[in-house]
Amino acid sequence: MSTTVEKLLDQAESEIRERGYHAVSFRDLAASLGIKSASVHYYFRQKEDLGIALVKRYGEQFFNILEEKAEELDNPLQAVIDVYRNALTSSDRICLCGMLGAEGCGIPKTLSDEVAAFFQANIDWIAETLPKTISAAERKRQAEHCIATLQGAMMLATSLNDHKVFDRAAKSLLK
Amino acid sequence: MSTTVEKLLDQAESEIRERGYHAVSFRDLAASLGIKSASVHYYFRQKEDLGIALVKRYGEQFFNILEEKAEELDNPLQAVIDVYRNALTSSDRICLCGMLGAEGCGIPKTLSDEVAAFFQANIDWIAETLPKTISAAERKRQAEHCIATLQGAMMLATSLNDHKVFDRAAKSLLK
DNA sequence: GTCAATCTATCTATTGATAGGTAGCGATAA
DNA sequence: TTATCGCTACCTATCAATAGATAGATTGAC
Repeated sequence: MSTTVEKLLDQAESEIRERGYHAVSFRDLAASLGIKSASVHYYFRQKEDLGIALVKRYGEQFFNILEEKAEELDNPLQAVIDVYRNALTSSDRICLCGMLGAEGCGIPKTLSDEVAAFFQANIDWIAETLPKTISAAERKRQAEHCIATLQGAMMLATSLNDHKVFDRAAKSLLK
Repeated sequence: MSTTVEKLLDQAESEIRERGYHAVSFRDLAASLGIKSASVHYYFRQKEDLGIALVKRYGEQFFNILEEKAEELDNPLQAVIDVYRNALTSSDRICLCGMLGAEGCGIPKTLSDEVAAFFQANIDWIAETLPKTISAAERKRQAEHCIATLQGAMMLATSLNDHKVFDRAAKSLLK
């Protein structure tokens, strides 16, 4: 049985990934758990605090799963694609950071900084796994291309309501 | 001198591309033009109507500029990249449809349908310009990859606050 | 008795939306 | 010529709903 905080984070992540930061309210979240909005404020003083906790947890889970997958597959790039693909298909939602990244300066600065850190870590992780025969600048470029494509593909696939769009767009990355 | 409706559309596009649909209010827009929110409702009965007018205008302008650029450059793919690049760098904002596409089912259905139509037209345009020696399915796939990458690259570049991220990510598309 | 976890109740601000009024202009009929 | 009609482009005033947030009471386990 998960705790109230965990349920709160799960629900918030789900709703924000579905509709965006501003379309989700403490009352929504509370109602989904059968509690009152004041109780949400007990765990997260401000909405901003909830957002930051959310992105931090998301990043940790993401990299844990990624490391696991990379070891299992022995193909880092395929691992990244698989993790993104699973994030999309298991929930029919885009990446939490993809949503918050799009909302840009519509969300608190501390939150968008956290989102940017996620992307940077993601890029660095990929760049690090590419063959060292490639220059550092080129590895960085390829990593940026990879993340851009995967994030864009999630958005495109949900907008067009077809997961196959993601699969097809991601396929190019393996060439 | 532009009319009030045009100023309204310009302001709304700018603000929505910056912060998202839900973070923009009729009062914001009205205040920016020095009028009252009731006057915005005079031109657009509901917020949804404004959104739809916005996406339609955006799409028309986008394809007009794209056709022009394609003729000028004689390289359709480069033209697409240039138009996206200009959309990003001239305003430091992501694509209107990129933002609304991310917000997914947080926006009215009629609006997200319009956004999806923009993406589909975009994909079809690119697929049409690729060499006919490539199969239709493969052309479609490459077109989807292209849009996904460009949309993702805009988001990534604004999140990381560095336009060069867009340029580097987009560079792979020309190979 | 203490403390975590919840509640009730309430505040202020903002939202999308509506009803109804008004100023100014061009067309038109007396 | 002038009165007035109708229209556009705004306005004031207001609504109900919802937002984030806070103060302070209650409950129950240890």
